[in-house]
Amino acid sequence: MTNPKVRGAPDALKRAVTSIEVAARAGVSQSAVSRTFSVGTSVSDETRRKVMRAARELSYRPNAIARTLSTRQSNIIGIVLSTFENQLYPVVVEQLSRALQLQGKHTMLFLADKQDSDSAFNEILSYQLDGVVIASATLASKLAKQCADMGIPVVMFNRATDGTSTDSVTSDNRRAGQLIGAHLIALGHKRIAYISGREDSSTNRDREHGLREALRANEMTLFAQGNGNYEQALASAAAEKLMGGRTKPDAIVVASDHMAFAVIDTLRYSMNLHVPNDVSVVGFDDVPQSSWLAYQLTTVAQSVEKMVRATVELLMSPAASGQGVSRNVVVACELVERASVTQRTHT
Amino acid sequence: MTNPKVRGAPDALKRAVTSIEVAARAGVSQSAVSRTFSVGTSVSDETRRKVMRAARELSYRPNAIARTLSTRQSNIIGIVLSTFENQLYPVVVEQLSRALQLQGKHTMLFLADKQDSDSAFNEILSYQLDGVVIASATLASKLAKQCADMGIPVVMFNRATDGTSTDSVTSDNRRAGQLIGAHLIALGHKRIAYISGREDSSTNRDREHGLREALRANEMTLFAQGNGNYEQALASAAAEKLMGGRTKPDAIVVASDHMAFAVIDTLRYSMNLHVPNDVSVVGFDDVPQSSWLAYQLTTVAQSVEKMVRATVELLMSPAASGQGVSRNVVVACELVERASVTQRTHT
DNA sequence: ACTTATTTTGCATACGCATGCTAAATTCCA
DNA sequence: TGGAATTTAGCATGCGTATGCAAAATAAGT
Repeated sequence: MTNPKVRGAPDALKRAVTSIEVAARAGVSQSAVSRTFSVGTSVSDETRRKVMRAARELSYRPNAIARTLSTRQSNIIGIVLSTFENQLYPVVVEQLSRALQLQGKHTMLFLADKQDSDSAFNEILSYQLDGVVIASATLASKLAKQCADMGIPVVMFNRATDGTSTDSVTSDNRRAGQLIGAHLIALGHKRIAYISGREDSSTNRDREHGLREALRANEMTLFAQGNGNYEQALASAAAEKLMGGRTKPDAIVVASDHMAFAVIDTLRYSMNLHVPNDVSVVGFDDVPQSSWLAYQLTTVAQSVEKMVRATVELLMSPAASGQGVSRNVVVACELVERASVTQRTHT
Repeated sequence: MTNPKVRGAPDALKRAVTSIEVAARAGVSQSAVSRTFSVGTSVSDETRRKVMRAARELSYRPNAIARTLSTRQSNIIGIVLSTFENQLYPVVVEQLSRALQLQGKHTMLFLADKQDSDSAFNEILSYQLDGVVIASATLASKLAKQCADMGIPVVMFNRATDGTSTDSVTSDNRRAGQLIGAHLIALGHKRIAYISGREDSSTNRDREHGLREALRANEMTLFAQGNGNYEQALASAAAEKLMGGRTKPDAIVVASDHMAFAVIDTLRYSMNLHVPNDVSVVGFDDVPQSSWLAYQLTTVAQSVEKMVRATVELLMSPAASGQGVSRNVVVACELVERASVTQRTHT
């Protein structure tokens, strides 16, 4: 009933040219063709020439699927994430895909669904992925384990491995928190508040930890705290609450730029406050929008470039997913000073 | 030299369970296993039960690669795009991936490179993609043709097919331009300027066309024009130029929200102008940021949801990539009024 | 109960490429 | 120039699943 193929009619899916046809035309064996298109194999110059010629004439293209079946190497890397909402992720995926393409790898995208978790997993494992990058908070560890069991290299991107022995790439988030704390203090801030991300996220924990350390080193403590859960609406609400009390913070540290934008907007347009004159705001990540004139957000830059490079290296190196020892790359951060923070005169 | 496999040592890549092993355990033939895991095949209840049991015990999972080789159906859809810069594309890719996942399809991402064009193409065609969505301006028609030659369904997303007979999904951009023109005129704008996107883009052409039609219908013409080429820097420069002359526009229509943000920022923070009091600004697309308080951008919403649905339908329907006739779905747009436009008192 | 129609099962093979092994061709060395 | 060392070509088989065909088993019909 569905898709009735008319016998004899020109079929939509043209049968692709195979190595056998090329071999016939070139007057060599199929193996010769295969070897011509594989790296690190020995073929005489003449044979190669003949094969290439025939291949060109027939516009032959090796079938990656068949090759995968034979070599157990798909050249496909899976990227798992939950949403592109935070602008960091489009950047990451773009750069990661580009880097992988340069290595002859391809990118398969999995949008993790909150509910329907397993279905995607099954699919992932059905394709002989060469590796998986997990940039999704949800269900990360479960998926990581499954992949590890199958012997598929896994890299946790931007999230530390909690207990499980999985390779990971993160920024030096604790240092990032310290940098921000020290910076705000140096500029004379006395009442520093923090709006957190998901409380179960290692990234958020480390950032907060670093911030607190910097405060403690100056005999200060966090003035106030709210939870944004990495969601803009919650961050806005938290900001309103923080600025709604009697004594207000003079600086708000937000666990991600993405939330920081919402915070700034709320301060400016809902509460009629001036950033940074009434309150300084800083974020984490340095996504593209942070440098937009509307925000000019002081933040700590994650070097996506370095993180991507490290990720690719982990994926490609044979030691990936050995037993027990996991490699955890921590990439340096850098404070980016912009106009959302200002000097406070001591009062 | 590279990756020397120690014979007998526990190998990293665990050999996956095959249908043959399941068959053995279940006491049936391999075909029975295969049929159990294929839809629309006849297996007795008892056999199915036995197979499922054995499969569960061995945690068997059909090998998608082998299945692809056999059926010539990979269940993989390629998405080609040039960059995630414009926030519309993260949204599109996320929704498209989700929609495809619901259909049991998977998403392979190709970041089109300006220079190195062909390499990606070859790769695309090597995997037996079930379909390709092209959301990249560059080289679109060339790639579309290659895919069509191979009998791979192609859908051009958000760009009309120029001459080539390829299926496409676009918004009703001309109508969008009309809507904006009429809206601005109704609010009393007299000097309407346009900052264009890439001049070779059908989307840009249609939007401009619609805008001009609305003006003409009111016996007006475009007051001024600049070219933004879909790049923020150029859009900013164009805005500065437009507002730098003696007589200034009272409204600027920008060919994409993404550029409109840069325009607004430049007006506000470089030129000290007020939006919308000094000049109204409108965009196209309605990306997430457009509703942020900082911008409150009046724009025409592309219904990504509808476009995605149409795209999936085109991809899945057998008629895709027939000969000659191409299907061009045009999705309705909707004006979204926000605060970047204001009533003009007639002067 | 016996034939006929229908469903279920297994066998065998194809999908397109990679690769171990052996035979053939070439190069090297004396 | 003859034989050993080395390179290259081809043969045959495997990768894991799907499926046409025919045999076997079951259901239906009279």
